[in-house]
Formats: sequence, C-alpha cells, structure tokens
Amino acid sequence: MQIAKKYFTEGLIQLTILLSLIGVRVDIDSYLSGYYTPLIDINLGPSSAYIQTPFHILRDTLDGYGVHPKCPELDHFFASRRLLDEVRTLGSLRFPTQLNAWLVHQVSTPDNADCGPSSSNTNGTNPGLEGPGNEATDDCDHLPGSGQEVCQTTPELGEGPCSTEAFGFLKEENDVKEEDEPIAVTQLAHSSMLEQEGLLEGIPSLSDPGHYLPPTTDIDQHWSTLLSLSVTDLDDLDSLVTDTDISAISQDVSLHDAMVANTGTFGVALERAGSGPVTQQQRTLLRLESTGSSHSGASPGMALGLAALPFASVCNLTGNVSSQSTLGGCLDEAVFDQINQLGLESLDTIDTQLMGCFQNIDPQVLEDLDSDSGLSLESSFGGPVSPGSSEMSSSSSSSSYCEDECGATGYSSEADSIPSKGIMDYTTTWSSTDLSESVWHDHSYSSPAFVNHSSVTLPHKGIQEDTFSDDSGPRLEERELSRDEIRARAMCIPFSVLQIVNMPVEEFLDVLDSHGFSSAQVALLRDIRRRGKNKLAAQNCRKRKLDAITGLQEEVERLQVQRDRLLREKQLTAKTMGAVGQQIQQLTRDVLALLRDDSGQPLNPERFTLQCGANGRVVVQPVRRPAVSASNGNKTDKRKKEKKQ
DNA sequence: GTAGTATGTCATGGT
DNA sequence: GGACCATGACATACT
Repeated sequence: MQIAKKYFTEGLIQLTILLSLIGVRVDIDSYLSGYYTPLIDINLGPSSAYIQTPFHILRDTLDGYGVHPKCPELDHFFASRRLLDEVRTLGSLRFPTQLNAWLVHQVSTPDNADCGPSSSNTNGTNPGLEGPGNEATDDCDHLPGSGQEVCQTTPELGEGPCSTEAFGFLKEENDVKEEDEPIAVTQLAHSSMLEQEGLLEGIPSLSDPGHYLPPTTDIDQHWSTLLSLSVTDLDDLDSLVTDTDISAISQDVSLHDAMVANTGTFGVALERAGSGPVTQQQRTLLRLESTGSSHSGASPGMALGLAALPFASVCNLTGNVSSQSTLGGCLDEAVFDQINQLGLESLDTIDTQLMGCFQNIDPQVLEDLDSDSGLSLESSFGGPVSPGSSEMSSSSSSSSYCEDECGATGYSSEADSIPSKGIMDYTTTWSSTDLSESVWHDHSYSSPAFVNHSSVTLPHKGIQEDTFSDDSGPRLEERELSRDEIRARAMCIPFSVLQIVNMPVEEFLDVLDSHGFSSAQVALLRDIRRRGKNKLAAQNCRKRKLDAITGLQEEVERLQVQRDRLLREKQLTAKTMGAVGQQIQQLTRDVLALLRDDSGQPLNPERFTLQCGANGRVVVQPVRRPAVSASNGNKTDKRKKEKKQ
C-alpha cells in the first residue's frame, strides 16, 4: 500500500506540475490529507492490528483523524468527518462544459479516424463539427456494439436544440436517458460523446477544424481513450445530476451543491434503478471503485474514469480547451493508471457512505454496492455493518458495538470475501451481531461467523463431529467456530461473541439485567466477555513482545555496529597518537639540539625536555624521570622489604 | 514422531 | 469490589 501511495503521490505531483504549467491550480495537500490520512495511519500503526482502544470513550473527544483507522468508528469517522471534507472537496468538482468539450475533442479523434471520411461525406463542409446530431449518427453507425438506443436517440439529438447551446443538448440528452432506461455504459459513453459534441458548439475556439480534427498521435489516442472512459463516468454523474436539475450543471455548480440539491431526487433516480444497467450505472456513480473488476463490460473504463473523478474534484479544471489539449498532450496515461490502481478504495467507502446519507436510498442498493467491492479496508464493514449499526442505533448506542473492528481489520480478507448477501439473508437474531464480525481479526470468531451465515441452523457438537469426519470443507467451517460461539448459540443468547466482548460494560450490565437471562446464561456471557477480552489482551501482549524482541534485536545490531565503529576509531586514534608522539619526540630532539646550555654545549634530550605552557610558551625543563623512577624504585623496594618482614 | 509456531485460555497481579 | 489489562504458563492445533 505504501508503494501504491508512493506511485499515486508521484502521479499526483507529476500531474500537479503539468497542470501548474498550464495554469491550473491543483490542491494535492487537501486531497492527500483528506483521503489518505487514515491510510497513512493504517500503514504506520505500529501494532494497530491488535490494539483495541475503547473508542466509545474517546468518541466525543477525538477528532476524526485521531481515531484509529481500523476502528469501526471509521464508520462515523468517515461519515461525519472525512466524508464531509471530501464532499466539500468534491465541491470543487465542476461539471464544466469546458471539460466535456475537451473530452469531445479527444473522443472525436478516434471517431474521425474510424468514421472520419463518412462524417466528412455526410456533413460536407465541416466534418465532425457542423452538426452534432449528424456526427452522432455516424458514430452510431460505425461504432461497434453501439446499442439501438443510441441510434434511436440520434435523431432526437439531431432534432433537438443541441446545435445551439450545450445546455439544451444536455437537457435533451437527459430526456433521452429517461426514456431509455437500460442504458449500457458504452452507450453512456456514446451519449457523452454526443453531449460533448453538443457542447462543442458553444466553444468558438474549437470550431476551427484545422486546429481540431487531426490529432492522431499516440498520446492523444491514449488520452482520448482515457477521457472517453472517464467521461463515461462523468456522464453517469451528469445523467443522475441533470436528471433533476440540469441547471446545476449548466451553471457549473459544484458536485457538492448539485448533490445536495438532488438529495431528494436520488431516490427517484434509484427507484428507476430497477433495471440492471441503470443499477450498474448508479454503482458507477456511487462507488468510484478503482478496480472496477466487478463491473461487467466497462471495468477498465470505469476504473479509469472513476480514478479521474477525484482528480477533477481536486483540480479546478477551469482551463480552457486549448490548455486541456495541451494537458492531454503532456499527461501520461500511466499516471492515471497508477492512480487507478491506487487506490481509490477510500473513495468507494466515501461514496457509499455519502450515498448512505441520503435517506431515500434503498439499503439493499447500498448493500449491493458494498457487496460488489473487491477489497476495501473500510468497505468491508461499511456495507455489512451499516445495516447492523443502523439496527443497533435504535438501541441508543450504536457506536458501542463498533469496537469490534478495532482489531486487525487488515485481516479482513476473509471478511471481504464473504458475500454480504448471506449476511443479509441471515435473519435470525444474529444478523446484526455477526455483521460486525466481518472485521473481527480473531480467526476463530470472524471466519466461522461468516461461514455460518449461510446456514442459519445452530451448530451442535454432534454436527461438528459428523462434519469433522467428512470432507475438509464443512469440517473446516465447523472447526473454525469458536467454542464460545457454539455455547452462546446453544444457550440461545441473542448476542454474538463480538457484541458481548465489545459492548461497554454499562451496556453489558444492562443486557444482563434486562434480558432476564438465567444464571447459566449470565455466567456464560461473563465468561465469553472475559475470554474475549483476554484473547485480545493476549494478542496485544504477544504483539508487544514480538515488537520488543524485534526492537531489542535491532538495538543489539545497532550497538554492535557502534562497538565496531568505536573499536576502529580507537585503533586509529592509537595509531595517530603514536605517530604524533614520535613527531613530538623528533621535534624535541631537534629543538634541544639547537639550544645551548651555559657552557655552550647542546642540550641533552635525555636530560631536558620541552614543555608547553598554558600561555602557549614552550619552556625547556629538565627531565625528572630518573629521580621519579628512582623514588618509585625506592618505594617498591621498601614495600618489598615490608612484605618480607 | 518431534520440534516449532500460533492461538486460546486460565491464573495472577496491578491499575 | 468489580472491571479491565498485562503477562506467564499451559493446552491444543497445525505445519
């Protein structure tokens, strides 16, 4: 993930530089800090996977970014903090007609390459620019896989006021979409092309065919491919937003404003999502999934286009078409590929939760959205937990149950792979509780909970023994069921282990009092809670121990390196001192040889020496070593004599 | 079969 | 006093 972030950041920086060259301001800081601060925490958390913090205590005190990323509080965290910030950031996302026109230019290039002659023949003087409707007809005729819907829309587009104003064309386009509900993504791409062509009419600078038509370089083709894909999703956005308030787009209103304005109308849009393609279209809008693998037909396009969305949200793409063309010539597709690969899982959650804020949305739709997500740290509990949390919210403390995700949600690969359908189908009293187990990092708790979602029947020991003797599939499932889980279910305790363990003590005591449990059930509940907490504590303890061992090993290595270095320095210093001493002795002999005593004889180096005073003066002093040595010898002799005596 | 590892659980002490 | 946490020790399952 860090590597991915690195690439993504580099891509952003490159894009920023390029955009700055053409005068487009990009606020990457807000983007990165907004989107990826939790991810940074995830990566840098020392032992975050094991730490269970009582976030229900910190709930009111911590700021959103202070909450541990793996904590289930992310639900609220994303929803209340980052989500709002990102929505505000998305507010900078314009639905600029310039952008669409720019996309038109790029999209029209392959069209011209493919059907250029035909369009020129049909239009005569101004190929591709004279009449959007006509060109749309050509596109319809020549593009493979173009649906009948597009062909049907073409005459309407030609008849509509699309040639006069972009707004009118957009509106017409939306009308067409409303008529034809099962619109495929590719068709949306076509419609976006048509729409762009309609927008193209409103840009005088682009009316020059000589300046506009010929771009056939590879970069332009890549760029056009990218933009055609991205505009697909942008068009999806347009389709939903303009579905109700086209003026928002025509007035270049931010996405935030548009979505707020259309809050009540999303339900309408989603109600019309009964058909498959439209649902897919909405998923495209809501999810911003980077992988896009789950989307049939337009997975790369969606991914790419969705990846471009945050860019559009961050970058105030107010540049004109010429600048954007320059941009298209400069930008590398790899940048967007990297961005696409990297990571917009958070956006997935953001959009899911963003849409979750809309009350008119069917929960099943959101659940489907999450169920389609490949892997997302937040999405793993964003979808499944949300129904559970909503259910628990009725009990006045929904967030208290969310602690169960404070553990290693990074382990949630199992949870991610679990189909949420099964969770939703799990209509027993365990439904809400097992949802939270999707991110429980404990293997014995998480996996079996999901495994047993499919089978509502409570497992029993006899069943376990039977299944153990069978093939490894159900045997593994049953074996992964924790003993406490089995006991709790056997005693008809309407709470999951996770709930029992993670609910606040006050709530736990209330549960014990209010549900009228028997003494055995109460004892079991307390044991489950104790064991669960101790399990986490043991995991934390072991993790700390490993960290301590690792830290000590590193320190040992560091100290060994330091010791070796100091030994080398010591040896070098000794050598240097020896050399300097020899030099001093030689200089002393030279100096003394030059000096004369009272009789005019040179000073004997063995009897005299040079001493450097504190003031820097060098003084000749007689050597006292013989006397000292003699005295020492006398002392030693005296000691020897004393010892003998 | 054995050693090593991972994990759960219990007991105990401290906060 | 109870809840919680940390940790050593033990048991069990797995490789």
